[in-house]
Amino acid sequence: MSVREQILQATLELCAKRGIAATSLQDIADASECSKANVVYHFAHKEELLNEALTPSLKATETLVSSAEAQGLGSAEEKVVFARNLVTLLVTHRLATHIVITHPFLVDAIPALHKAQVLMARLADLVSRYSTDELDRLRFGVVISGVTYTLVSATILEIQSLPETELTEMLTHVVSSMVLGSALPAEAGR
Amino acid sequence: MSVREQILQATLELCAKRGIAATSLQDIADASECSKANVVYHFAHKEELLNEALTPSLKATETLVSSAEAQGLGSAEEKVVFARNLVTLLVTHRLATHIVITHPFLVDAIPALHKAQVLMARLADLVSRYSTDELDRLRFGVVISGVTYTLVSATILEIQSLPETELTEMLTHVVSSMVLGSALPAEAGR
DNA sequence: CTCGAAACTGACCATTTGGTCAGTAAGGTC
DNA sequence: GACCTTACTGACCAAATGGTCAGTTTCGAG
Repeated sequence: MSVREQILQATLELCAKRGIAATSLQDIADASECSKANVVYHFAHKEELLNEALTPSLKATETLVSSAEAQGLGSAEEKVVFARNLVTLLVTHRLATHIVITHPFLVDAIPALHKAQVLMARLADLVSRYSTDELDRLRFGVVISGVTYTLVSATILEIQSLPETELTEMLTHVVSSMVLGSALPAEAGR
Repeated sequence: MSVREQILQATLELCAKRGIAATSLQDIADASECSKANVVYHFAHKEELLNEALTPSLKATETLVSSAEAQGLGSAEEKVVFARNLVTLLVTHRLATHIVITHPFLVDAIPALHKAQVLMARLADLVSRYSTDELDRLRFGVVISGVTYTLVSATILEIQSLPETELTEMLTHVVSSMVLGSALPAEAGR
């Protein structure tokens, strides 16, 4: 892993664990086994560092949302596939997810966080398009943020007792049954 | 309102809006229209200030959880009442709630945040007691954190288009139907 | 080997911030 | 009026932090 990649990885890990404000460039430098000046050499500003670190996750999310917007969530099949993809995305990019949901107040300072917020809005819009019921939309918001938060708390705070694949499977089931109105076969949630 | 109370209120508002780390004692002093030294006079440390500011919300939560633990959630009636009380609590103390859920990394530094985390665990334990199904427990975690997050985002980010009482009513309905397995009468969600 | 660009570093700096301190204003009691 | 406690303030300080800079090392191309 290049130094650059080490810095980005350390940024994700440290900021997820301690919060952005509490993570200094020196901390990141130590974790990356290089000098603080070198961190600044690769990423001129802390804000830029955060942007770069979050970009891969944002791109992946953008892809998922765009694809779902284009294809639609008409059939039960599509809904289930979407739910699984979404949960898988959140699991895969849990560090970035954690950073995003715990830093709503930095959206103005860090463009990547603003982008993430816009993506969430598009996601909400997408799913709520399939229901005119205000209550359904609210339900969507609750479940998506809930899954995100649960997942992130479980993995970061290491409360998790389940293997990752199983957690993904169960959360997929929860999303499917609660939001999209189409339950998976029973054994899929086990 | 006494200066002391003004300081506590300003602390809640500013820390919810900008985050704890980004809220300086000077900011709080300005909002309270007194000197920074006076803030420190009333609350020796920033940590202590936050503890005091969060205490009322924690006490209210403690009361709700204890009472539910003692009384149980056996009947459908009890479940619905509990759901409504919980949502009302979150709405009433939304500033404190927002601070708590956006600062998981400060649990070690600020005792009040640690207490809040313990209370959440008791809450999860309480509800999951009424189900042996792992999926149900997960569902609870998702819905509670989801309601909390949704509520907080809506009020803080001012996305809310609904009056507060209506939002409370709808969220109560969501919690009841999703977690506790007992839906309210249909018109209660309107 | 030479040279130039990129990677990297230690020393340094300006700013911010939590917190201290010595002293002042206000009000209640004797 | 003398005295004490509580509320309050401006000036000050040490530590931490983001970022600059001048200079050194590394290394591949010619």
